[in-house]
Amino acid sequence: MTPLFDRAELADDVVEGAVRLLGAVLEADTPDGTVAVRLVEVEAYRGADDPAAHSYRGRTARNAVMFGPPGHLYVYFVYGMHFCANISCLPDGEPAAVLLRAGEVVSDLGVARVRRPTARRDADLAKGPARLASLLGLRREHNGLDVIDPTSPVRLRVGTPADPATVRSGPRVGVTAAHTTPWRFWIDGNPAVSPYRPGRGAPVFGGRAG
DNA sequence: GTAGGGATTGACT
DNA sequence: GTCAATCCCTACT
Repeated sequence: MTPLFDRAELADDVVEGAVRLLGAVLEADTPDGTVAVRLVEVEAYRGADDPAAHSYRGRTARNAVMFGPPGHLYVYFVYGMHFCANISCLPDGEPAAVLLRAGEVVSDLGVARVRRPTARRDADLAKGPARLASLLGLRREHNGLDVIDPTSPVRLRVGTPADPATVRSGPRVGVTAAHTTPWRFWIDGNPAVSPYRPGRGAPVFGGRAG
């Protein structure tokens, strides 16, 4: 069990924060038991200068967490059926967040398999942002939770930070705007990294991940 | 009030 | 490779 993640590591820069989150462990208490995943793929989204960010058009009820203090969960609902989870970055008042795109299950594998019975391989359990959120049971009611708090039902731990030599970057997945900004980061070769898919209208670029 | 589309996934050809 | 599922948010009338 590693210590809680240092909130200051998320406060100075969202791109740096995204890279620092690679290898960190997100641990959630679910109705089936506690599940922990080590983050292997993330994407950075920032403020008003990033057309792909939800915060681009200003603060709304949905994206308010992005404008708050670092280290809080921003959970949103997409495509009428899926949830995606972010961790807020930058100080209170500066909008930014890191989308948690994929992770590898650290514990408990049995619980994880119960929660995602359709996953064919263990590497698929949290391979993709909606799968990760589903595995950890992250839903609307978790929006705004402080994950740097030992009493929180969802906690962020130091885990096993990624070796910087194995970190790769490329364009973000599925975004319609700013598809050339290389703010997706992943651990090279990790089997839980999700496949790259260009966003609508985006040119094919970067090839496959991993 | 209402239309258009989305930081996706799983099933199917 | 293609496509449907399905609801909330945002923008615009």
